[in-house]
Amino acid sequence: MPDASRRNEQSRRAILDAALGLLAGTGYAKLTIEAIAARAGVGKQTIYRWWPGKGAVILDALAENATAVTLPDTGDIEADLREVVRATVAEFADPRQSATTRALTAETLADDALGDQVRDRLLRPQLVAVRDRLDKAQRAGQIRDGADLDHAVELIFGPIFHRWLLRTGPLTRRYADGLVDHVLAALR
Amino acid sequence: MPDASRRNEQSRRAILDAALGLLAGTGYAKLTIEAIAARAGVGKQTIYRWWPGKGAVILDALAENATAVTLPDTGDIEADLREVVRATVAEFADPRQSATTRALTAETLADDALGDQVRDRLLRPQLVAVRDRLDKAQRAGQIRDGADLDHAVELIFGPIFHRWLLRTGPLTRRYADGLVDHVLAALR
Amino acid sequence: MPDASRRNEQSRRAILDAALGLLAGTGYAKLTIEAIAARAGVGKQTIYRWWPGKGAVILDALAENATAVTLPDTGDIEADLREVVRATVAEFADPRQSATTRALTAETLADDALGDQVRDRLLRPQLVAVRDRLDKAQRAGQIRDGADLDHAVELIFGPIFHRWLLRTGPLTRRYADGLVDHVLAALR
Amino acid sequence: MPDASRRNEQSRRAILDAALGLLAGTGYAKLTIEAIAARAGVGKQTIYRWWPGKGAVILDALAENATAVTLPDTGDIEADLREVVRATVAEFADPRQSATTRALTAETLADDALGDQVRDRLLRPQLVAVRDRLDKAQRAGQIRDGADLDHAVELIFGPIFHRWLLRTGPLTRRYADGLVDHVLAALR
DNA sequence: TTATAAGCGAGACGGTACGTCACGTCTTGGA
DNA sequence: TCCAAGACGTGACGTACCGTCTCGCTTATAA
Repeated sequence: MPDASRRNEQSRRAILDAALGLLAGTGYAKLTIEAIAARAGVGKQTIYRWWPGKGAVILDALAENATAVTLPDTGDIEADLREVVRATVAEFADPRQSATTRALTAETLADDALGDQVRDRLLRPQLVAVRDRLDKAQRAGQIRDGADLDHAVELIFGPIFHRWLLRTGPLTRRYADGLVDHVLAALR
Repeated sequence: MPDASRRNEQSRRAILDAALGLLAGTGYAKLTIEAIAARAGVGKQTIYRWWPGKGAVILDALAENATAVTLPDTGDIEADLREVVRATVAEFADPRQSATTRALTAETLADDALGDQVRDRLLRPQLVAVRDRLDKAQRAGQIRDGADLDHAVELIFGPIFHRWLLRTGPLTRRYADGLVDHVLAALR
Repeated sequence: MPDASRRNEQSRRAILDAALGLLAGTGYAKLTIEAIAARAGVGKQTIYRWWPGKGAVILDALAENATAVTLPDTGDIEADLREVVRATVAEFADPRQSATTRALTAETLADDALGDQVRDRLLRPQLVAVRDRLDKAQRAGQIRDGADLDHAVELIFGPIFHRWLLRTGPLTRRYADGLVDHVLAALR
Repeated sequence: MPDASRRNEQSRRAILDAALGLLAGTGYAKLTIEAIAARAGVGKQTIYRWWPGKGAVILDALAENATAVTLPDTGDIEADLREVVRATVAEFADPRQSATTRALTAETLADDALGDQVRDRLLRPQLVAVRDRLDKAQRAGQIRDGADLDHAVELIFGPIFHRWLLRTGPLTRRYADGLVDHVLAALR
């Protein structure tokens, strides 16, 4: 309904920055629409005009700052995979980053539309990048022909996600390496 | 502080039932302490006296109804695993059950103590049961000696959890079977 | 500040009509500047450019439609007074007209400038007309010389206004006649 | 709906005091429910629980402090009437008191239930007191038998109210005396 | 066998945030 | 330059729940 062409870019940035600031600073608990509006020096209505809720604001804030995904490609799928899995595990292990991601994940569980957005805008690009790398490896004969690569990607990230979200075990480099071993055992 | 021996069992049941009823009926949105108290015909204080928050109430309600875990054991690890994975996938695919579990999972993301409880009381028994079955298979030589069985369990449930929670794909019997194939490829 | 010579007459009419329409239709509650602008198909600024507030708009709208005051003059002050008092009482008794007048009166209580306008443009002409008729009667010897005619006019309209605004009693023809009797008793 | 027996008297007083304080201090403009709640150190809901709106709060605050009405009774109706009319006119002429009364009156114009309350609890006692005094005078032969005393009371207060509310003239002692003269001329 | 203390239902309380409404100002693009 | 359209900062609205509290009323030990 609102006319996006007349949108105030300054306010948009201020809101996104305020959201990130509160997220990093005082944590997810302080993340109310009112607090964002106050910190951004903006009317609440200006937030409600453009976003359906706080989850959507955070998503936009994170998506705005999300860097393009680049995967290593040395030709050696094991080495490349090991690097990306180690990095992913380290990222989830970082308390700062983890807190934000947990909060956003919680939000997606209560709001399907938001969940779709998070999946498609934040998550999917990562998964696709890995899938493409695996595809190349498969064509190079490093992965057996029968392997379903979509399953393979989930075989990698699923356990990490599971362990991180449910805290069933430590997220260490050793864990990352063990995971890679199992996954490659399944794919070769 | 409160004297558990004088606790009113009728109220306890009414609260748990009300929580389950609201969860199933009107959904997680209606799940406020006030709503539970009203539906149970109970004072709010009676809830706060015995539980720290609504997450704990739901947990108790679910734990009360949780059935003991029993795994098939035909001696054929592939067949047994296929059955348990199929059942798990089907359970997550069921919208009714899924909604409740999603809501509870969301709650655990905001409350670490609750998360620990959920993991230890609801989740761990399931994982341990599978781990024990895998252990037996390993001792029977159906699984290679080097395989880390804790990793193996996560290799099974991680992808399902990932796909279910992030809705990255359908939860079908075909998916379950493909997953088992990959996992067994990693373990044999 | 604005250049009145370039004013759009169509918009002016549309605004005034919209104000009257909303007043009559959905009542005073719906009488916001935004609603008037929307109904008139006019930008809010066009209203703020030419009027200081909604009270002024209503005033203009009513003043536009106000009919010239004409008093009967049969030579018999009692008969003439009875007619005008009956008419006034009937007017105040009419729910439709009453609602609008009440709303406008409420507005004047919060805005002195508007109150002055209402008094001078809507009310005064009526009072002066009666005063003039009384003056003629006084010169004709139908009213005693000592009587202060300004007081006399208020002696007539004050009680009606009081009864109407505070709803202390019914506004009937019988009441009108009783009032005339008392007033004439004071003036003869 | 709320159970009045459990009402917190301290909060009730604090709210009423806050309302009066804001009314006297910063004026009617600052008289929002939020401001009252803040000044009283009370939750907004506690106001909404017991009053339908700010008009009702003010009414209660004023009614609480309203002193019992006592009229002079020297036996001389003219002297007594002159005193009460002078006092009434002086009261209306006082800017402080006038502002509050105007604001409350405005409120009653938009809320019939409130209007009824104001009339019955604040206004009526005053009018009845005067009416009773007139009644005594009528029985003493100081007022003619035919005079309708309800009309007579309105004949006194109507013009004052009219002049005060519409600001058609000054509210002076001279005006009060002139009014008394006219009214007595009508009643004798 | 009573008193006395706990749990209990009910719900008032001080708060916080919600999402909405209208205010009056400001900006944009078309006539 | 005026206009329609409507985004903006502001601030109050009335509502929903939070978690704490106080009130009488059972109900079940313990003097």
